[in-house]
Amino acid sequence: MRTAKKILAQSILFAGLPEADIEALLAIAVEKPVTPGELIFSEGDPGNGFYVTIEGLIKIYKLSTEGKEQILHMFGSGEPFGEVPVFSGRAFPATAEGVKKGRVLFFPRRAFRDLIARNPSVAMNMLGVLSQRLRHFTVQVENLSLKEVPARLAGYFLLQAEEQNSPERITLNISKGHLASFLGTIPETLSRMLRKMNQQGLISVEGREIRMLDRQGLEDLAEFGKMENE
Amino acid sequence: MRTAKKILAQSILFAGLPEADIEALLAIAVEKPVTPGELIFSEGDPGNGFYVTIEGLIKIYKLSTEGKEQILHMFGSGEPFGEVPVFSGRAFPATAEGVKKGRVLFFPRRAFRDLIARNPSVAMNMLGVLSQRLRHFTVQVENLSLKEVPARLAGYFLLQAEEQNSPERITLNISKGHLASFLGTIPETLSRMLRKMNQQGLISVEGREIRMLDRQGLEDLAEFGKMENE
DNA sequence: AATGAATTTTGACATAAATCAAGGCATCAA
DNA sequence: TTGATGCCTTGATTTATGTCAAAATTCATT
Repeated sequence: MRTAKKILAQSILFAGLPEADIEALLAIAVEKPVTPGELIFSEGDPGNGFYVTIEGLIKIYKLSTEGKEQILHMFGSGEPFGEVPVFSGRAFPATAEGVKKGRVLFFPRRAFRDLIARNPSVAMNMLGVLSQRLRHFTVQVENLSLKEVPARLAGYFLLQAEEQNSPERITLNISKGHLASFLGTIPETLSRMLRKMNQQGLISVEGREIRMLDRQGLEDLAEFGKMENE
Repeated sequence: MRTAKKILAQSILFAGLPEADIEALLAIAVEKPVTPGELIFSEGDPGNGFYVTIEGLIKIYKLSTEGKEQILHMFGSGEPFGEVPVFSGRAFPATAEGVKKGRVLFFPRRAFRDLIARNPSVAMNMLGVLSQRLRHFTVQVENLSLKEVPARLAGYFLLQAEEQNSPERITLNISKGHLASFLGTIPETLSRMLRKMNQQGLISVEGREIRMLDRQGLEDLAEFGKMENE
């Protein structure tokens, strides 16, 4: 079943809630289709509610004044986003935009805060979600500040391999341009690094298919960040 | 009054709690002195509780394999830290170390989760704290990825000016080395940038005293990140 | 005041990655 | 088949910032 109800019931945020509560949630939520390139909210918007992705893919990002994009998160089915203003009382700190066609549920701030006040387990789940997100950011800051692009890329591949449960072959679920933006670099640099890792026998690349030829080498690269020359 | 009780009662996390609850909190908390350079916890430690700074200054940081340090936060009086493992169920994602002599309160995980389950307003406060922290990280990622060192530095000065409520003169409350680490750079680079901003009449520097001579120039620098040459 | 340790500054140099500019290669509609 | 559009790659060059080494300054302690 691909219904919103089923997805909510299995989401990190609402897992374990009695069905009646899920129904109540659905009653206060508004479903909204999302198309690629469509803005869901923009940095600085007031933010009177948050979202849960039902299907499709959403990117959360920041733009520099010169137009460079840094992706903070990519969210797929079942994942909540845009919760920060609900609890901080301040505007959205980043922008959300559709990447793959799908739909999202919008939960108005007020109704959701009421639910939390009544339902400690939802509060606890939300604390878990935010904590998880803080962990993600510590890694992202570490990557940007302490690692070079090849190390970040190797780390990304290893993480994907785990998530996709496939130790020697992964499929990128985003474009290389988006991957560059997520890793804090630009497509040109990413392209060069892929070629270099290819030449050194660490990976082979065919479109979005990445074959991981030397796991140990990738792990070393992810940790120490140094590649052989040429 | 500089007591732990007074500080807790005014902290973001426990503000508004009835005195009885504060007493209960103090009953489950353990006070611990902290000296400069002392490790409070290390990345990877299990984390069976979190802390609130009573006095002194704590840095939260990551180290690269080559030994470069990236500071994620600096926490002073009344600020909680190390909460992530309490809610994510995973280890500390970073390391905490004393910077200035002081003391902290340790709250065991279990007791605190019980408190939250019974006390929705504490849960809400904690959600606010974590959201605030997520906002901080979005800025840090933006800085590291989309801005250059001079822009980050100018932004830091402007922020400090606001926090210190002093539009044209600020006092650094951390060493320049720590400031470099917080901004994601190294002391040498920071020193050069300070000199450059000095030469251009944006600021004047005397030890830890920074005089802000050209606010508009600093704001432009923080936003666009370009300095005149020489 | 004097010694030693830590912090900060300076200079010369190396380098990762961005920028600029162009070209290749798909995919899709007409 | 043709053109158009978006995405990716490649090459030449620039640039911001890191590295290494040393000097200068500040700070703490005897």
